[in-house]
Amino acid sequence: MVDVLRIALPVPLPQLFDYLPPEGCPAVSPGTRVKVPFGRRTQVGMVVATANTSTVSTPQLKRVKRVLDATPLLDPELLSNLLRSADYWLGAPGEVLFHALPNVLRKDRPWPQTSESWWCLSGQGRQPKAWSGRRGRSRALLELLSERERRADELDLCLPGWREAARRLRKAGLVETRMVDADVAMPVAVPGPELTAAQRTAVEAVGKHLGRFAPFLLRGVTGSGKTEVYTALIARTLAAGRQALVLIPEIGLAPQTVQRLQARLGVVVDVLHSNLADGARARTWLRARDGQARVIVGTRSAVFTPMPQAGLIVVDEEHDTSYKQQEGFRYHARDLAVMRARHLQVPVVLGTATPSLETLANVASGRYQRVDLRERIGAQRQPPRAEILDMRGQVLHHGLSSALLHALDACIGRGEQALVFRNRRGYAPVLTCHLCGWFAQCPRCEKPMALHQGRSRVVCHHCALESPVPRDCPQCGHAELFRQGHGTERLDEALTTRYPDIPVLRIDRETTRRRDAFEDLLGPLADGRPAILVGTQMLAKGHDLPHLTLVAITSIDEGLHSLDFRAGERLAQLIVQVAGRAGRADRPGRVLLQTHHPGHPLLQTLLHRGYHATCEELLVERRALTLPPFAYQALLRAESTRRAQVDAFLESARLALPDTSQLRVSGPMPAPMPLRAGRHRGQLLLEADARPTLHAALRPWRVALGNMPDARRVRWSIDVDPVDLY
DNA sequence: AGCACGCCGACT
DNA sequence: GTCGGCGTGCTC
Repeated sequence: MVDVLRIALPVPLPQLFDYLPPEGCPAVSPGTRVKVPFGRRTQVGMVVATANTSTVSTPQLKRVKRVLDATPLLDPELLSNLLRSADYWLGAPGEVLFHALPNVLRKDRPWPQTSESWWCLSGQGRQPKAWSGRRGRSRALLELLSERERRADELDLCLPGWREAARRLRKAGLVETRMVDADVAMPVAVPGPELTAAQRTAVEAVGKHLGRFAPFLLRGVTGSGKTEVYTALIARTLAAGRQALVLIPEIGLAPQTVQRLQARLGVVVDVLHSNLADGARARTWLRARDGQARVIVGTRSAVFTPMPQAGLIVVDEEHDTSYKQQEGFRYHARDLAVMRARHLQVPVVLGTATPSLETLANVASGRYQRVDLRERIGAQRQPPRAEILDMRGQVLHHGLSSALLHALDACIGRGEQALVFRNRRGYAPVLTCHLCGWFAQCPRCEKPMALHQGRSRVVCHHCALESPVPRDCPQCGHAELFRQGHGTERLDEALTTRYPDIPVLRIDRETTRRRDAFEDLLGPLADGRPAILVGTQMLAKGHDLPHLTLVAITSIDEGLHSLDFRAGERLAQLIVQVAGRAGRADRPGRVLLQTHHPGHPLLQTLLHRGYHATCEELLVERRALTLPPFAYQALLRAESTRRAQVDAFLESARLALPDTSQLRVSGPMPAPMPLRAGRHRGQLLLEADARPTLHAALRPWRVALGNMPDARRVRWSIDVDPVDLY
């Protein structure tokens, strides 16, 4: 006999709340949403468990008002893994559960329809004379629909602003909608290329584990055809009547991945990412929940997709740090994916050319199996040659050495395409006065503001504060300010001047702000005619740039001397990933690295012995210094407009820690950026040699922190397994 | 988080 | 004289 329901509510509190079951309905299954009185208001809650007794005295117990779902919204696997991850990353259970739900389902609203509306001509609309007088978008819409009926998202793409026209035409009775399950219009599968021997081996290795938990690292250099392996595995999964989930690092890569999978598999591939409209997101989530969606591709938060018939999980580019949520509930989607795969009893494939050290350590310990796709496909696809360009004592032109420029000249001269990588946006990172030393500084971060020439603004890259560019030095009145350093905008300008006859394309946050800008911008590259790409990080992610034969990284020195212990790993990944953009077609690629430290051991190892050897050295180093993955970390961060409040809180937090030698505590100390957007920031780092030790200390600590008076005066959060210390 | 209660400064 | 600032307590 059930006496109480244990319910999670969307509040940042670590506990659950006990309620009496609703009148005349004693059993409500876990995973069901309910409406409950909470304090002076009413809230939607999630039933997490049933219990015979409550620790709360009976008179205080309130009763559930209403049950919102006829069947549980969250199945037992998803529910328990969400609670497990709340425990692991120290999220409040209610916040974690509701974070996993699409927005629409967090509130007391009817479920959205899982079928989609298709627009088509009505009987009347098919009469030619009914079209008379219809012009502009209305006319265009009628024409589109006379070819065939179309889905709303399709119309969004081919006729922006169509909805107003559709409304008018529907009112006039010329068009109508009908609800259709999306599977109706199945694309036809197009057979892919024959798999290579290595690909077949990989598919076999993973494929024979379908139906049980088995984690894999699929190591494949760029161009080795990881996607073909995923596709073959997904095809097997579908054939077995199961669902597949594919996680990708960013939305920009979604269209490409979805297109390929859809064409090859002949099924509708559903997409989930944070830019989706609420309705569409909820619809896809529910379609996955009731098994209609068979293949789901999505970014980080797609790891919360229900998978009643799960068969396979793929995490593409597993090393990518965007899988770690950096605010609120700070989970790691890759780790959560592995957790889910274990309980769903399915294989999970972590694919990348540059595995994280964490994953490599899991391979070394035998927890993960490694499958290699060593070779590049195609007869002449040699790996790119990487060379160091020693910048010491060189005359630089806009930060580019003569050797680099000569290589560019030669590349363009041969009629080929080049990529110049520069990890700084804007025109110049610093705007300074050569006479008195004044420089444009962000008042809220106390860091230099970057000059953005095109926008005539100086911009803080830490908090986005902007101001106009002063004409003269505000301090001494000197009539000329010095633009120090080189950003992508300046390189763009310099290269455009040097190569006036070929397109120079800049790819960074500024130029790709618009949705789909990426594809448009890269358009001129498609025909393979000479062109130069200038850009930031964004270019390191798997976009297909088949005609590049030269990649130049203008400076890698920041990565060689950073205080962050992960900087070496990041730099190696960046170099390999950016280099991977080169030479994918029939010409060998060339990679140039400008540095003032050509003898640096990391570089030497990377260039002569490769990524794997570099990681082995980094792992030896990490082990010697007892750093992750050989130690387990948690970081308490705090920020406030008043520094004293941060210090007071972190000091109390330190005192609230158990006094055990198994826990290493550093701090309180200032954060690497001690001031950001006007807020003072500090942190406290905890380390232990074993995960259970760390978590045993963290759980009661988190509760204690929540009850500390000092905690109310700061914004604080605990980051378990932080990926960067900022 | 959200909401109430409660006690001290500048305004119709 | 009140409106409202944010400190503190509480939510089954």
